[in-house]
Amino acid sequence: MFNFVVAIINYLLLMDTEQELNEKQLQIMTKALEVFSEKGFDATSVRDIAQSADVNVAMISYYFGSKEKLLEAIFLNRIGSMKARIESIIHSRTHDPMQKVDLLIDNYIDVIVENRTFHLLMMREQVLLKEGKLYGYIRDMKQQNRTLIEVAVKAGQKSGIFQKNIDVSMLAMTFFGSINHFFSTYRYVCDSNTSEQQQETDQAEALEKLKNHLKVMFKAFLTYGISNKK
Amino acid sequence: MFNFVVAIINYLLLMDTEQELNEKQLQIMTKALEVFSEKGFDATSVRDIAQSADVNVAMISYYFGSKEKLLEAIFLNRIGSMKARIESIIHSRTHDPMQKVDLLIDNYIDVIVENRTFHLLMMREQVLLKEGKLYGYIRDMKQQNRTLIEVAVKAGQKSGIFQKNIDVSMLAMTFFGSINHFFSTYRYVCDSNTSEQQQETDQAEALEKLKNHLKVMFKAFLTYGISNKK
DNA sequence: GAAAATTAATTAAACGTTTGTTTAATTCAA
DNA sequence: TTGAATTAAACAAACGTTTAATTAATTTTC
Repeated sequence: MFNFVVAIINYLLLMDTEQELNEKQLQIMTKALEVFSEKGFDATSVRDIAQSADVNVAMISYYFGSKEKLLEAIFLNRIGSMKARIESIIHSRTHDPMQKVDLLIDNYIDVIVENRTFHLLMMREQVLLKEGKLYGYIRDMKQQNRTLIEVAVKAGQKSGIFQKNIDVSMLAMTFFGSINHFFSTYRYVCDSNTSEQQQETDQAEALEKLKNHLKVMFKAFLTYGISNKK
Repeated sequence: MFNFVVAIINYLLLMDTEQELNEKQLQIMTKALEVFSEKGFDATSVRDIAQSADVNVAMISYYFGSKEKLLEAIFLNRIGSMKARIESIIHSRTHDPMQKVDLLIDNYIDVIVENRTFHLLMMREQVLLKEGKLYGYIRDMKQQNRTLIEVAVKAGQKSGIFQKNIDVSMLAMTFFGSINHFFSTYRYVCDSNTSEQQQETDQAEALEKLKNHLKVMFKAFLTYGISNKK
């Protein structure tokens, strides 16, 4: 009887924490993420996933319970690693506030590039979510993102080179809005007739342009009126 | 025989131009747009639409041919009126470039507010589209949006109060990215516990903050380095 | 360490719903 | 009386999930 209770408690504790995932599970999650981000969650059937991951349809219910819970597992897995990466950006010690802005922009964009398919899926699904686990995950991440901007702004204000009157939430809106917009509409601006190789270099170039633009723009805004007062 | 050919030509011409829509068709389109933007296109069934619009399911196929073509009809209808509104912003004669920036920001955001549900739907679906009519519609609109930014920037550069080194496509990325991000994630930041009335005033306040922030930020960026050179 | 027993992984088939669309009959308006 | 509008019912296909049987892997027993 005692063992039974312990088993239940362990199960409940395990539910929302990192689960040990075997190779097959990871294979399904990886391929499912690919298809989800390409076709959208609702337009993707479990048979699409099964075919893409080269497993039997029943394996999805067997391992994850349902298509919905598979999505949750993917989110838990990916959002976890993304949050850890962003956490390290927040705590990176840089004494020069200007340098901190550069570092923040470069590193955040790199994180998105590394998690591109997941980022696309998240961008798409967040618009629909009203409640549930996924809503909570995304809300948490947005809060973390806000902190990312906040620490950089406060550091610059403390050393007197950034102006005092900064609306952090609006600055975050501009920062994440610009980046999300870039990644979700890039294919509308690029030339799809060129070779795959050319497209890659074009995109690397565009990424550099984006990074540089954000740096210049934010520095202009953050220091607006400061140099004139001297 | 001749009449037959004329009929076909008329039909083909009518396909991509403004169609005369009766009341029932408009009713279906309006309600369908509501449900699409709330649940997403793929997650919405034709029976959902029929129930919401208070018509028989068969009416959707009868009037529009298919669920897909209903979406196309909605896009053709809404994107048309939105493009016309944006066109008028582009051609609005304002001699002061600074004033032009203010006008552009205020008016564009107002257009989105007026077409909020459609804007949400478009934001969501654009991520998935690779080809087809809708892809073309959105691509056209994005081109128009770019022009919106371009004319304002060039006007300011001509009168010498904006700096010469401006990347229009990146500025557009920041502008539309910020606004889209605001409208697609606003509910993540607002307090859902307050009354509906309170939420409306909160949102009006947030909209003013957004407008003001964009004005200040863009002016800082556009005039960056100009005042120092004097 | 081989055989037996137990658990886990995998499968094809079937389940009951729901999907978008069509049909054929009926009502309505001109 | 003709053509358009509207309906309930039916359609096949696709959906997510479950079942029951089989294979593979692991653990227990001797």
